[in-house]
Amino acid sequence: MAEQWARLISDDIWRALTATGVESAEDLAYLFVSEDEAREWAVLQQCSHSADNFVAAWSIVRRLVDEDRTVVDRVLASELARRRATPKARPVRAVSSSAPPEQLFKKRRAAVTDSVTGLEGVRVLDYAPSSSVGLNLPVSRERDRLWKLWVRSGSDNLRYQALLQDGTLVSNASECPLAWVLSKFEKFSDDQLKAPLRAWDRWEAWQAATCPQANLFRPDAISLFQFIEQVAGGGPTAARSVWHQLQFLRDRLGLNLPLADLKEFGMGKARGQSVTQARVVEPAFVIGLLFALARAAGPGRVLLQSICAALFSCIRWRHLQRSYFTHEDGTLLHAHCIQGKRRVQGVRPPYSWTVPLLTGLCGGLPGLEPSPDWARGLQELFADLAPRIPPGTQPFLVPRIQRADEGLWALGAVACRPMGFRAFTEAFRGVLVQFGEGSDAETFTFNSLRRFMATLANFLHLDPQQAQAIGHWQEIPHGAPVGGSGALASMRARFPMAERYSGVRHQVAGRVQLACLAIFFDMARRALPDPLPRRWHSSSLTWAMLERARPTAEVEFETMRHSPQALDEVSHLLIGSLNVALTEDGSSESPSGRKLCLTGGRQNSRPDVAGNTWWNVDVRGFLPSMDPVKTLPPPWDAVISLCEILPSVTIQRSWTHVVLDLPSTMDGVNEALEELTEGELECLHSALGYVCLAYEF
DNA sequence: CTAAAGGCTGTTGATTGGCG
DNA sequence: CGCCAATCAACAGCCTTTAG
Repeated sequence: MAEQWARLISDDIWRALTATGVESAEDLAYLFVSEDEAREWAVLQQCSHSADNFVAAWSIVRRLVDEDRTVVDRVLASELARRRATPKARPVRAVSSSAPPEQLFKKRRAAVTDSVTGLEGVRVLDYAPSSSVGLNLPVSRERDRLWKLWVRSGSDNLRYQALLQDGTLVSNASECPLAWVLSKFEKFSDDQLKAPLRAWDRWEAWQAATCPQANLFRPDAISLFQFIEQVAGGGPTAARSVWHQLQFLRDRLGLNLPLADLKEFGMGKARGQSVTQARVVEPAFVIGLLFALARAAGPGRVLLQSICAALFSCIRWRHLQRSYFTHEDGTLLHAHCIQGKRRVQGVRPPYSWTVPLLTGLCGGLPGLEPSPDWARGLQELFADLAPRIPPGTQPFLVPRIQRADEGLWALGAVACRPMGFRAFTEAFRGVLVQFGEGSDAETFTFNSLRRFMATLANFLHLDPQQAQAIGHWQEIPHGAPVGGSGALASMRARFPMAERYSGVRHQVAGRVQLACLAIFFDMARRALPDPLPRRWHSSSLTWAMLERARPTAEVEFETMRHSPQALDEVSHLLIGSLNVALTEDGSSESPSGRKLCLTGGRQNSRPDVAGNTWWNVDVRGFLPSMDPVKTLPPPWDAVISLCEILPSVTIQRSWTHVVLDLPSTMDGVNEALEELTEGELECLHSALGYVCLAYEF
């Protein structure tokens, strides 16, 4: 088979292939993406007479290579090596030789300064994977234990009993084929099998310690209930957890546990102590972080940048550590997580997410640039890291930052490996201590960072859809009950169809993030204590202090004196953008001549004016081309003025003081109505309807 | 009829303790 | 520190019910 395909290729094509630089089967396999492309190429090489044979040969090669996954990695590795060998040349800045030497020197200085990213001090160590990730082998310790459990359960086993009833000829459980017993566990990984085995261990240990008289493999309902009850003391969901693990063993392995009896108990509402969430970071921490970031360099900067990424992205730690940055668009840093948490038809689809870059959002905050570019230099860092990562390894966003011996919080080199959760949390607490947190730092954890954006969303009373966008639609994050009303009650992420099928979800999320942060920094600016405290601390700017600066629906955003950037973001968030070419005179005669007109409206009510159509979609979208009438001639103007004070009249119940100077006779009414145009009649109609509704109320 | 909400289940993620 | 195991928290999927 291996040689067959080679004979199909003519000499002419071999020569053409060699000229193209093909050196291996892999090269050939990935030269084209389809047979059509291969044929096209062969014809282009003027070998059309042997093109069909070549196409057949290529598809064989492709199939062979596809079967062997490692080949893909090899090609990747060679590609990486090639890229490393020829680094991208920096564009040489043209310097006019006529410039005086002083200026030249300044220019060079400027160039050097420009290149300073803060990451020059970062020493990156090579990647040395300490352990390889084991594949899901059919033979493993867990499967072995399951088999032993099967044998021990013997004739008490439900699956075995079913087998006997079928009439299968086995005299005892251990005679059953191992493969048949374990077939029900094939689709589970070893890690997944650990949990039920642990639950079993727990049951066995409890049985031996508490009621040795009960049968281990055929317990009575009361013993099992007592066990589950004991487990329930552990925490709100502990009983549920263990119940499911045992149910798993009953279903798949056939252990005879009377679990149905305990279903309500296990599935009931959470019992045990109440759930405590990680404490969310205060706004002061965010300001302090950006402040520190502006001055940090070296490994410390990498750590602060990682914290920033976690803070502004609302991403799980695990997801952060299996993501990679894709690109940046000036306001957002885009990243891609290779495996999300949500499941669709049994698979966990990857998702894209974004982190705001804060361009222009921090204006007016003392000590901070208007655009604190927290991600500056990350590109260089990852350009350095990427070639050292062996092909086929999971990507990561937080590199391991080793600790140095100098001090408790001193940081050493940056290693080319993913940082561990524990280490990151401790480093994060170290940062908190340096920010003046003291022993309080222990109360913070990674989720303190993760909860920041969610708290902000809740604080701003975002509607549930937008709040979901904050978390990249992975779930609705818990909001801190800071805001009181408007709390996000449901934890379950809902997917209205528009979002479910939208391909640009992460961009929507990015816009929401930007808008929230824009408002956040604006609030922070106005809520900053004056004068600034000498020592910065969490309590220097708390969520409670932001409360004063909270934007409310009653106040126009303009009058809140938002920064132009914030206004821009808010307008995107709340209104959406409509790119209309604002040519007032050319609106009726657009240059393109392509004009959308709907023929809506009643024929008899349409104003019969030439060129004045009912709709003008180009300019006004789906609003009618004429504004509705808002004012009425006397005596009806009294109704309009009543409408204006209607809310307060209704609330104060002061209807008795309202005097409407309207015609008192029917003839007078008809006479006054005669003078109104149709638009004015509509206006009067709706105004009266409004008044009546208010009166009823 | 569809979309969404809610109940039930099964799985993944976070956190901590302990060991070398 | 680095890693693993244990344990609990909390999610998402699937199905049924309900609103409109």
